[in-house]
Amino acid sequence: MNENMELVNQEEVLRHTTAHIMAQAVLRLWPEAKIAIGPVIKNGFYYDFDLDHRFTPEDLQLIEAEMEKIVAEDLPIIREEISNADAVKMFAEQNQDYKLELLEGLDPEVSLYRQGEFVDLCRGPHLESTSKVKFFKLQNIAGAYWRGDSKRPMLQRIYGTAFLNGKALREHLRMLEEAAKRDHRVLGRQLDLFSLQEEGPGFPFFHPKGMVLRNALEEYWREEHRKRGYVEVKTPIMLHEDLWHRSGHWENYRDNMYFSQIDEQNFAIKPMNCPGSMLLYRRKLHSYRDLPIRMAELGLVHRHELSGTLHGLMRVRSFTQDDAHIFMLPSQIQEEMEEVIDFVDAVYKVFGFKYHVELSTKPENAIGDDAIWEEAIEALRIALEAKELDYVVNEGDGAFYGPKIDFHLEDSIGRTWQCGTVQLDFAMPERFDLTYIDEHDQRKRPVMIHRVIYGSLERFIAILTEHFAGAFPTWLAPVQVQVIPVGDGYLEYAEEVAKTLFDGGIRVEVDRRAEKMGKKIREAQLQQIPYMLIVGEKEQEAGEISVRHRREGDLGSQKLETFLVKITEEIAQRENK
RNA sequence: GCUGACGUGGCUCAGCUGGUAGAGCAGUUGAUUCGUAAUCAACAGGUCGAGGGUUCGAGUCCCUCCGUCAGCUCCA
Repeated sequence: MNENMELVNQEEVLRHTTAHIMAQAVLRLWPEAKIAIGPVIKNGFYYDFDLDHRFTPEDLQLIEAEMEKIVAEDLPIIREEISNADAVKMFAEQNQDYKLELLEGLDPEVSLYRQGEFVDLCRGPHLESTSKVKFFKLQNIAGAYWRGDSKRPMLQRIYGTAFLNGKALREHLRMLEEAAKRDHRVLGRQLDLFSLQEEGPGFPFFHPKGMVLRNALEEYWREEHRKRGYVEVKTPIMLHEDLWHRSGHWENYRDNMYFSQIDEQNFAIKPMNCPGSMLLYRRKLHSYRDLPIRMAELGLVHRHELSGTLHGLMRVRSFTQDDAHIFMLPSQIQEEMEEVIDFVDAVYKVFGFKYHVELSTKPENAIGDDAIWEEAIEALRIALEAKELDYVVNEGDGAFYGPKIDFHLEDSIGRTWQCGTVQLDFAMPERFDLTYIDEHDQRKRPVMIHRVIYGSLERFIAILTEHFAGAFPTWLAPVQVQVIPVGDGYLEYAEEVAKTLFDGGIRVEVDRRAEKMGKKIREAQLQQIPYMLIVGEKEQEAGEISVRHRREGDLGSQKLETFLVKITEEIAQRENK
């Protein structure tokens, strides 16, 4: 075990002990509280309570103060091993019903940890005394279902964190502030990219600047797909309900779908693009020579998500998937899978994302028989191993029609997001009776891959916004160059400069306001515009421009043509700076 | 959907125990013509999320609904 791992473990033990101290403090303040579970999570811990009193933010301070007292009391933390039956007796006396329920699932021998008057059922380990806990903070209160089951009672959960030293705690809190500053909902408003209106909860509006960004992403996407042998299609947003019965969506996905009636016929708004693509494939007979067919679609889908889960552009009710369906011969599975994996890798690199991979297997509501699922999962394994990718397995987490590989990318402040997914599907071709004619003139069943790389344009834009903290690379920036005349006298020259750049394909604007240069620079900086071109008397006479970069600052003056060549190259290469 | 909190001009926020809305920024107009992150002044802008109710009187109290936020569950 290396030093770093030990540190992580020490931190986990510390946090677990802090969770106990918090539960002890809550019980001192509200003796009637029932305690549920209090595990360590990433960056902290929580403890769940069942209590009629509703915790308020002020209560957190009360609890923290009580925790400080417990720390000052320097209570030794003692491990005890007793029989499950004795534990049941003890917790029954304390009316700790949740502990009793937990005991039902545990061994005949269980361990307890005791500190002063407080005792908790716990595997441990813990620190040796409450005084060892020095740097902690309670963070927020939220509801959480007992055992994560929405049919069980909702408890009150208090989240907190603890660190081995004060510096690490402060650093962590600073990191949270940094994440809040990058929040795409805040930046989306400040940079005028998109908005959500009361009239359309979960249905985002894209503003002109947001559309520039979105179109740049689509343009890049089309370019890459063309290179890799994809064709592009567009299938309707609304299709007859019968189609969704056939695809299995009605059975498995109905709760998330929107329905409508036209001419007394039932229609559904698509929650996924695949059935539309299936119809396109079926339009004509296919020879084995035609395969693989790589059919891509920027498909607008609508899903009825629970209102409480909506979150800016990250979680919406209508979004565009950068979808593709690859119809292929069974013998082409591995090669196609590997190509898709390479494709995802290439795209994420352009944005500077690291990522990791997860493999999800057969879920409860799966269609298709076990043998087919085994075969599909095995095919994904082989492809991952051929690419020498490490992966985690999520049992039972696949789509209802097939297993999947998910790509979780890591942003600039270490958070991970699931974006790309690749799903192998034997079921849908069966349901739609897809065929191709093989070399012996026999009808055969093709196999299909569903995949997305961005995931959805909306979520990807949200992630990019937070990843770059609004400072998009020049190729994505809504405004690439802001021309700033020092005074009105140089407006004409500024316009000339802008025209040259505009004609060169650059997204350029002139700040024509009668404001001081300092203010114009400040505002261009706040808008995260990559380049500011300052023009005044000197520049006009020399036929030059002064270049200021949003991060590098004043770069001095140069010929406009020189600048145009450089920025054009930066954009063409999609440089990430 | 569930638990809790919140909802005041475009944005950020004041408005004590109910007496009939206020600031800064943004905007508009005018003055200023200025060298690398905020010039000055004036003006304009709000049926206080929506609908009911209590009251002589509601932004302030009560109810219902909508939306937002922190989570839970779910997910591109």
